[in-house]
Formats: sequence, C-alpha cells, structure tokens
Amino acid sequence: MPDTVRVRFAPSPTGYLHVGGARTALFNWLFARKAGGQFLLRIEDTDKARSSEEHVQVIIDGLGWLGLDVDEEIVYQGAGITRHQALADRLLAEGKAYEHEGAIWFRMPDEEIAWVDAVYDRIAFQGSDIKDWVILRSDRSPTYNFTVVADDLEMGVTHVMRGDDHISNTPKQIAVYRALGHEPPTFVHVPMIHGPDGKKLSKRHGATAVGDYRKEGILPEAMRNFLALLGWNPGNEQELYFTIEELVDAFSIERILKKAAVFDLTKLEWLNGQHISRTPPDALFALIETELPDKGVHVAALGRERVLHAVEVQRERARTTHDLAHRVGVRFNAALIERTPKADTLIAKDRNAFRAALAAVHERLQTVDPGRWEPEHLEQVLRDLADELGLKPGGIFQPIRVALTGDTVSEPVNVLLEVVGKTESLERIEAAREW
RNA sequence: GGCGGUAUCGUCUAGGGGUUAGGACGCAGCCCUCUCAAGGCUGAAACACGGGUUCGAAUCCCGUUACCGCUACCA
Repeated sequence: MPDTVRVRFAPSPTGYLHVGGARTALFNWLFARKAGGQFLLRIEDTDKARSSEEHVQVIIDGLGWLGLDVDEEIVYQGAGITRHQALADRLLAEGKAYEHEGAIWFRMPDEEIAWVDAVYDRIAFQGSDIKDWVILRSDRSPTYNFTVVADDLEMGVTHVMRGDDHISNTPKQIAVYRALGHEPPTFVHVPMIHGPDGKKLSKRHGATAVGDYRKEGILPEAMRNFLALLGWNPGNEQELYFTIEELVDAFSIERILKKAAVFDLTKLEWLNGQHISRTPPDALFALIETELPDKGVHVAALGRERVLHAVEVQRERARTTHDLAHRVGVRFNAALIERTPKADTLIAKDRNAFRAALAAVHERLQTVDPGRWEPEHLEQVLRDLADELGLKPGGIFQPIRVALTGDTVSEPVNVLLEVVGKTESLERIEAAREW
C-alpha cells in the first residue's frame, strides 16, 4: 500500500467549534487535499459527561460550513474502549506498564525522546523528566495520551497535525508508539491563536466559535481565507484567496509559522467585505433572504429583480451580510430609517435650507416621467436644479440622501433614488420636510 | 518550581550576515468625488534586552526578560 497522507482532526465535543480548532482542521484538510490524501474526523468523546449528539453535530456543521469535507466515516473514540483496554493489558503483560492502586501506569523510558517536528524542527525531552502516567484508570477507562496513540495507529494516521499545546504530550505518545512496536507518525505542531491581550483565545474575548461568526454575517470563504493566514503565509504578498482551490494550491506545511497569532476581528471584517463585494448578488441574496421578511421587506411584492439590484448596489459597502441586509432593508422599508447623529447635525446646521432644498427637489422630481426614473437622467435633473437654485450639487444631494436613508452615507444619490423608487422616494422626501 | 516552545510596526506578516527592513489591516493626509465604500498616492509605526562571533548582526551563538504550553486516574 502506498503511503498516502492520512490526517485527522480530533476535537472533543464540547458544544462548539473553536476558531483555533477550526484553523487546525483547515490546515489538516488543506494538507490532505494538496497531497491527495485523506482527511478524517475523530470525535474524542471519552469524557461522557461533556459529550452529546448535539455537540457532535455542531462540529460537523461547522466543518461543513467551512467546506471541509471528511473522507471517511467519523470515528468515535469511545467505540474503541475494548481495544484500548486490550492494548493496555498487553503493555502490562510485557512489563512496559505496571499496576498501582488499580490503575495501569505507563513506564516512561529513561532516555532522550526526540523528534523532528515539521514545524519546529528538532524537539527533545529527557524521558527522566517525565513521570510515569496512567493509561488505564482504575475504572478501566483509558486516558487521553494513550487513546490518541491507539486510535491514530488504528486509523493509519501518517501526520499528526495539531495545536502546539500538545508538544509537551508528544514524548509520552512517542514512548507509547515505541512500546507498542510502531514508528511514530510525523508530528506537525501548529501555533495557537490568541486574543488581543496575547492570551489564549477564550470566551471572554468575545466570539470564539465559528458558529458565532457565521451568525454575525461572516462568509465561510472569508473565514477560511482569514484563518489560513493566521500562522501560515504563502511566501508572497497574496492575501486574498477567493476560492478554496487557490488555498489548496498555495498551502504548504513548510510555511507554517512557529509563533502564536492574535485574532484580529477588524481584519476579518475587512476580508469579509472584500469577499462580499466579489460575491454575485444572487448568492448574496440567498444568504440574506430569510432576514428580509423580518425587516419588512417582501420580495414577492417588490419583485426579485429590484431587491437583487439593491443588493448589488450595497454589496461593495457591506462588511457583513447583516450589514448588507440592513442596508437593503432601509431602502425598502422606511420604518427602518434611523437618523444618525451626523444626519441630525446636517439638518440642524440650517434647517430652513434643508427643508427648502427638499421642497424644491420634491417639486422637481414629481415631474420626472416614471419611465425616465433612472440614474443618468435623475443626475441631470438634480444638477440642473442645483444650478437653478444657485447651490452646489451637494447642497441638494446630501439632503436627499438624508431624507431617503436617515444617514449621510450611501450609494450615489441618483442610484439611491432609483433603488428606492419614485413613489417611495417622494414620500420619504415629503416626510423629511418635517424633520 | 521543572520541562518544552516563541520573540520584526498596535495587529497579520515578508526578509534573514552589508536592505532606504517590504506588504496587508487599522490610523492620518491627499487624489477621485454628490456622501461613503472601492481604488490610487503619501505619512506615522517594528527587528525585546545584554553579551559574544564577525570587517560588518535585525539575521548566527549564549544569556536575560516577557509571553505561551505541559507538568491530572481532563481532553
């Protein structure tokens, strides 16, 4: 049998998929795909108290969302308990382990244990520095460092790629491989992901589960792109990877860093914006479709094309899909308009001018033939009007923008008018004259 | 404490004996422009510290410091 690459992601089902775990899974998957090998999933469910079907499902959903497909059937660690016990008994019989107070303890060899890590190069420990440790508890349940070895062996894992918090466990595991008569696999320890305070990312840093980012409107391709660049880089200055294939092509274990990275939410959002603005409107529409009714946007009544157009116009400004949904919502449901402080400032600066501008605009826009209610013509009409009024274009564009959105920021006003539509635009302008 | 690991702008990172130490996010300014975004240009911003090796160290070696991990009959 050719030694094809076989890697695994082995989370314990704690109820969510941590971004650190997701990044580790991504690296494993990328490596497997690049090598034409297999990516396996093993659920470390030996801790029954913390495990449940739902928890497992959350992990599977998270991996699926990220596009990391698993090649073989999921392995549940708990299912191998008799095998683990037999292996421990074998070590006991061979004198490589001993019984004490009912538990089976592994006898650590008194020699140097070293390996060439694919990321860290050579790492060495003295066996004498490591205490003997329990492999089978007195209730006959196996412990972590033992089951990992037993299962990686059983699954034919060739490369153990995991967080560098496992470096200190590695000599124990290597000793078990040897006691069992096997060569250890290649170890690939990847650096941790830290929070902004430099400490291991945890719940007090806010969102740490990939599910949280999904809920917050992050695109899976953006999350992947971002995670891939945490602790790895392609060796050139490319940062934008719009497809998972590009990532597979670029990925290599050699370029995994040794240093922990800080999770930078701002950069994730920027990246997400980059992805959103390059995602086709209909794909974006599919993502926000379920949010729209809650925002009072009824697609059937408006016509799908109109909503799609609004999505297209807004996508280059949105950083999350929620952001996008909200912007689209405001265009079709006046009840969603909330005046921003900047808008209030603009109005308060010269309320009479604001109202006068809107009055003139309202009067002029009314005369526009509905058939000519399109950006180019609208811009001409408004510029002409500004001229007549002796105003700079901004003198009327800005009041319209505020009237239509409650904000001083939007797409170009002529486009905005088109998106909102003639009737609704006129109503909003009329209403804003009371502000 | 012991053992192991890490150390380039605030953050993600490139580089690696002789460089104006490069890019990206963010920040500031300018351009574009009806605002914003996008884009373009510019700016502020880094080799943790101390020794050594060397003609020359951010780069190699040692030490210190800081941080991280392991040190469970958790995983």
